[in-house]
Amino acid sequence: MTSPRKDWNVLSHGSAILPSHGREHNLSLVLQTLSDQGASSRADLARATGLTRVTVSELVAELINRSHVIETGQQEQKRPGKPSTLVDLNRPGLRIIGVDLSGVVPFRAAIMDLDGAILKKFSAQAREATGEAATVQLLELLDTALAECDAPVLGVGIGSPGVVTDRGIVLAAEKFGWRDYDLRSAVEQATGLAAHVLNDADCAILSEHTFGQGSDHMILLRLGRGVGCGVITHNTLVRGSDFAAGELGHVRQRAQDTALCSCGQIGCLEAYASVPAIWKSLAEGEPKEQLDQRIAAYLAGALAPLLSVLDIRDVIFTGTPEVVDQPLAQALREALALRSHTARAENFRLSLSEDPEHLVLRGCAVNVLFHELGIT
Amino acid sequence: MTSPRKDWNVLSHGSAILPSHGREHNLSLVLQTLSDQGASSRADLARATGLTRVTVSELVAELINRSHVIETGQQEQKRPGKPSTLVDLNRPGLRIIGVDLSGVVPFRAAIMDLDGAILKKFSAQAREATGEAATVQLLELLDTALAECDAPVLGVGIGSPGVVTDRGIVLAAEKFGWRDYDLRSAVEQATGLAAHVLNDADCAILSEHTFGQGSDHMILLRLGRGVGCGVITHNTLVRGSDFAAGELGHVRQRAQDTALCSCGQIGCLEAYASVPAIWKSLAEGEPKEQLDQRIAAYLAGALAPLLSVLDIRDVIFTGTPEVVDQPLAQALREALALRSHTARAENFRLSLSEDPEHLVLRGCAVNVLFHELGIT
DNA sequence: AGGGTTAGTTAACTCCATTAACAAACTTGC
DNA sequence: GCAAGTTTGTTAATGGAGTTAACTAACCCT
Repeated sequence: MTSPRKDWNVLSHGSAILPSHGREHNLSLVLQTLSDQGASSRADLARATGLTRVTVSELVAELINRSHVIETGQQEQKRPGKPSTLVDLNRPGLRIIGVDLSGVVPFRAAIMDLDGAILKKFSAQAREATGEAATVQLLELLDTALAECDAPVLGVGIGSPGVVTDRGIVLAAEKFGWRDYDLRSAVEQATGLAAHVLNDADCAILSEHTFGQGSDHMILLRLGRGVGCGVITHNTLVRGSDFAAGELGHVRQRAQDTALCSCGQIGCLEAYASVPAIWKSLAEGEPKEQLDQRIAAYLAGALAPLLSVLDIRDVIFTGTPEVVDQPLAQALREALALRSHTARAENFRLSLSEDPEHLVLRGCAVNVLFHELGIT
Repeated sequence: MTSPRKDWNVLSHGSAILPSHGREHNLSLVLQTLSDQGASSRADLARATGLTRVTVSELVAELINRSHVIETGQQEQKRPGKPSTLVDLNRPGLRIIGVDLSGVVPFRAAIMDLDGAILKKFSAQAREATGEAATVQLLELLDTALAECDAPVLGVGIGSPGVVTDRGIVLAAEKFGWRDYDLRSAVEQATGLAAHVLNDADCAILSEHTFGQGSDHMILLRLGRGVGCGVITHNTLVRGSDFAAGELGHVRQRAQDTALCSCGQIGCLEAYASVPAIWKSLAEGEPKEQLDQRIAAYLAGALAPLLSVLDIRDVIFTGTPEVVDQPLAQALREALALRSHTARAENFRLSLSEDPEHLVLRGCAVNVLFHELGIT
C-alpha cells in the first residue's frame, strides 16, 4: 500500500462530496485535458476546463509537486502577448508496468509510458504454473521488469483471466486455480507499488477505448481460449452485479446445440467459436469460408441482442490473428446486419483491432492511469 | 422553462466541479436519505450522510426554503437527550403529474405523490391522434389533471414510445408520426412547469428499480405492441449511443425466421413475441402451453447473451397481463436456464411486475424525482 | 517609445464544510 | 427533587477551494 486509495468512480454514489473531493476531481480534469490535448499552457487549460487561470495555476503547482506534471519549456510563437510556459504530463519521468496473464503462452510483461507505448517487453519461462507457484512466477517477472525500469513507476497493472473484483480480488480463475485470491495485495506487498487487477477482456476494451478507435458506447469481442466480450456504455466499463460481466463464452444459442464445453455444460458458444474449437474444425477439413460463415452466425446470434438493446454501433473484433481475420470479420458484419437493426445503421462500425498482441498489456496501462490519475 | 436546468448525471464528466456543485450534490444526498429512510432528525441525517450536524442543519434549512422538505414534529421517545425534530420530504405538499403515451388505449395521466402512489387518474377521449393533434390531446389531458391538483406540482413526467433524447426531444415515434419533435419544450411552455420525457420502457424499469424489487443491475422485459427492454447497470439507466437503447423487438434470432414485421424487415422478434402476434397465434388455435414454450425460447435466445455479458441476475417480466402470466414466466425461466450460465446462478431471479398497469406512470414520477431532486 | 495583447501572479472576497463550545431538553440515579 | 449524563441543534471561529479585480511580465506592431 503506497498511497491512500483513490476511488474515482465512487464519486457521486451515496456519499457526500466535500470541497476536497471536488479539488481532486479538478486535478484529474487538468490531467485529462493534458492527456487529450497534449502539452498546453496554463491559460489553455483554463479555457479548456472552464476554471480560472488562478485556479489552474494552483492545480498545476500541486500536480508538479506530485511529479505528475512537468514544465516543458516556452512555446515558440509569433503572437502578441507574453509567451506561454507549456506544461505536460510527466511523460518522460513516469512508467507503467503491465502484466498479461491471459495468453496461451506464459506470462508477459512490459514497461510502458503514459501513452501506452511499449518500451520493453518481458516474458516468463514457459512453464505452466498454478496456485502459489503462479504468483511466484508473476512476481519474478515483475522483479525483472522493475530492475530494467529507468524511471519511477506510477503503478502496476495486471490483466488476468477470470472474475476480478474492483478491489483486485480474483474470485475465480480456473486457469490458475485461484479462488478469492487477493492478487492485488500480494503484488502491492511484494513490490511496494500500487497495483490494479482487471479481467483480461476488460483490459482489452479499455485499451481500444483509450488508444484505439473507441467511442462512448462500444463492445469488444475477443476470441481466444474462450470467447470474451467487454462492454462500455456511457463511457463506463460494465462490470456486472458480481464482476462477472463479459462472459459470452457460456451462452447457448439453440436448444439443439450439444457440443460438450470445458465448463461441463453443453452447447456453449465457446465449444464452437473459441480458437481451439475453430482449429479443430479446420483440422477436420471444414473449408475456411464455410467455417467463417458458421462461426459468424453463432457470434452474431449472441451479439445482435446486445447491439440492439444497448444501442451500440461500435464493435471491435479481436483475438488470435490467424483466426480473427478480415474474411471472418466480413462474415460477422453480414451476419449481424441480418439480425440487428442497429447493425444496419449507417454509423455502425465493426473493426479489427490494429494491435491485438498488446491489447491486454496496454489496457493494463489504461487501468493504472484511471486509478492513479483519474484519466479515461 | 421554470428553473435552471439541473443535470445530475453530467457531474464528473468533462467539466469542472465547483464547491457549489458539491453543495447541490449534498442537498440531493439529504433528500435521498429521507427518501430511503423516511422522516429523520437532522442528527440522523448527519450520521447517515457522514456530514456534520452543522452542515446538515444548513442543508435542511435550504431545502425547507425550497419547500422540498418540511418539519413533521417531535419524535416521541423514551431516551436521554433533547428530543429530535423530525424532518421529511414534503410529501403532503408536492405532487407529480405523469402521462403515459404508450398504451394501445388513449393517453392516460395521473396525479401522484412523491412515493409514486397514484392519487387520481385521468384518460383522454378515445380518438387516435397523430402529429400536432396528439400534442393538443396531450395538453388537454394535462390541463384537466392540473385543474384537479390540490398541491404545487414538482414536475411533469411523460413516457412516450419511440426514441427520446436526454433533452426531451422525440427523435422518432412512429405511432404519432413525430420526428425530431421537441415535446419537452412544448409541454413546458404550455404548462409553465418543468417537464421530463423518457421512453416508455425506460420509465417502466425506473419504476421497478425505485418502487419495485430492483437492484443495481437489472433488465426489464416488456411485451406490448412491441417488445421493449430496459437496462440498468451500475445503478444507471442505459440509454445507448443514440438514445435508442431498449430496442429488442427488431432483433432476428435465426436466419430461417421470416415472419413479416411491421417495420418492413423479416424475422423480427416482434413478429413472434409481441402481444398482437401472440393473440394471433392463440386465435389460430395454438395451445397455450406450446405457445408459451415457443415464445419463451425466442425471448430467452435474445435475453441470454444480455444476462451473461452484463452479468445481470435480476429480470422483471411485464406487459399485458392476459399474456404475461406465471406460466409464461416459468417457461421463460426454464428457457433461460438452458441458455445462460448466469440464469442458472443461485441468486438469479425472474419476477413478474406487481403492478404492470401503472408501471409507466410511476416511472414518469421517478424520472421527475431524479431530475428535480436528484433522487434515485 | 508607446499602445495593444496574452500569460501568470497577488490580494481580497465568497462559499462550503469543519471543529469547538454552548444552550435546550430530555432520562436516570441517588 | 436535584445533580449528572445524553442527545439535539445552534452559534462562532477556522480553513480550504473557488471566484473577481488588479497587477506585472513579456511579447508584437507601428
